[in-house]
Amino acid sequence: MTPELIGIVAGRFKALGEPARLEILNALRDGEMTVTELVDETGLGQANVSKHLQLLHSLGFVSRRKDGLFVYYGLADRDVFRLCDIMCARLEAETHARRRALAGR
Amino acid sequence: MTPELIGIVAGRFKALGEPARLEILNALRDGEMTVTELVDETGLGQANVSKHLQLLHSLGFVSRRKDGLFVYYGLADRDVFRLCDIMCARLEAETHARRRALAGR
DNA sequence: CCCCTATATTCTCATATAGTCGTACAGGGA
DNA sequence: TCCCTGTACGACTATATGAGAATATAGGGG
Repeated sequence: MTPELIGIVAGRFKALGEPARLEILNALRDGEMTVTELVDETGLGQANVSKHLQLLHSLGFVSRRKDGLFVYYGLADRDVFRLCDIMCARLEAETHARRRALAGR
Repeated sequence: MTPELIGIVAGRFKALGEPARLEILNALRDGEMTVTELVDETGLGQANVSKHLQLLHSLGFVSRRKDGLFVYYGLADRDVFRLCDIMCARLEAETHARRRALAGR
């Protein structure tokens, strides 16, 4: 892995390393939503949601479809969930290890 | 996904969203290394490397083994590379899509 | 055409943190 | 014992960026 590639990949991880953005991606799990819908769903501010969506879109995490006044954002693919699944599996493994440590105390 | 879980997962992604830390993890690909070796390998400052290692260790990304004066850090598992592989696959897909777009211009 | 709504952008502020320096602590060796 | 080396820690600075307010832009309806 060259330093340049590492930087690019780090940028992708950093994008996911923000609860607000994961929240948005999670809200999109069941299908496309408009910005306003995402604002209502997540409780974040409109400008804030819009900015996060720009970033997610520029990195290819979400799709963007404009229809009249509304812009519909959706998940570009299911990779995000594959990534989250790996993280969650790690969390489970940690939790089990900790439980075992406590049990053997 | 509860907001709490989202926060925890985001913390994991954020840890990987830093080139210096990915650099360290990449250096550990071939086996354990001491802090000083990692300093030489990555060109980062000693205190800096040490701090990054603390974080990576606290999140379970690296193992820690003390032997006399030296502390050997190693990859806790291969998950990091599975995660990076997914990101790299995305990059490739992006690149191909862009190439097609340019070709059809 | 004017107005209303949905989205994007700009600006500012506050906060988080990467990096560095100096130092403290631990573990060997003379 | 006293040094020397490897590692960790605390304080500080500079920078990046998330959040919100105000504003700009775009698109549709009267």
